[in-house]
Amino acid sequence: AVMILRSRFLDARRRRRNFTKEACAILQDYFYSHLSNPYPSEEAKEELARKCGLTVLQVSNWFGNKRIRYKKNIGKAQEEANLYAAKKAAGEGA
Amino acid sequence: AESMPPAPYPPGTLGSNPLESWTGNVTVRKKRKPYSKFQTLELEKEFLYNAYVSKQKRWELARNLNLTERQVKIWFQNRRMKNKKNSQRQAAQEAAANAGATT
DNA sequence: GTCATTTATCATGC
DNA sequence: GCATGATAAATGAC
Repeated sequence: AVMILRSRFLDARRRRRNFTKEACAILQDYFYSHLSNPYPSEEAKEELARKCGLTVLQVSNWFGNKRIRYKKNIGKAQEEANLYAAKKAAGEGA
Repeated sequence: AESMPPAPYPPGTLGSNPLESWTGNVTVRKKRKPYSKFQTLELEKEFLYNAYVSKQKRWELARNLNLTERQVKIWFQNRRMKNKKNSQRQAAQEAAANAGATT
C-alpha cells in the first residue's frame, strides 16, 4: 500500500499520455523512411523532438519501442506499413 | 549522420529483406527478470550510502541477495544512469520554469 | 567506468 | 482487451 502511494507520483508511467497524431505521423514517417537503419543520430532526435513537441528521451523511447515491436511483427501485417512510406513518397513525387 | 546499431551482426545470417538487416539481432541474451522487493530495497539502501560499490561490498550484496556480482555491478550502473536521467529531467523543468518566469 | 541499445514488464488510455 | 509510452534488467560499444 505504501509503495503504491510512492510510485503514484514518482513513476512517470502513471503520467503517460499518448502522443498527438501529428507527432506519431512525423515519427513514423522518419522510421519507415529509414527502415534500413532506423537509428536517428542525436541531432536527428533533437530535430524530431522539436517538430513533435516531445523530449529527446521520448523520441528515443518511441524508436526503441517501434524497432522491437516492428521486428516482432515481421511476416505479419507489419509489412503493410511499408506501403505507408512508399505511397506517401510516391504521392509527394507526383 | 546516423547511429550504429549496438549489436554485432554476423554476415549473411540476417533477415530476408536486405532493406531491414537491423532486424537480425542474433545475440542470445538472458531473459529479463525483475528483482524482488527485498532485493531492490537492499540495493537502494546501499546506493544511498554510496553510488559506487566496492568489490568487497559487491561480493557481500551478491551473496546476501542471491545475485551474481555481475548483476550487482550492472544494477549500480543502471541506477547511476537513472539518477542522472532524473537530475537532467529536473534541471530541464526548472529551466523551463525560469524561462517562463523571466518573461 | 559511461551510455545507447534490446527486451520484457509495467501502467495507463481507450 | 490490446495499443502505447515509460521503466527495469541485460548487453555491447568505447
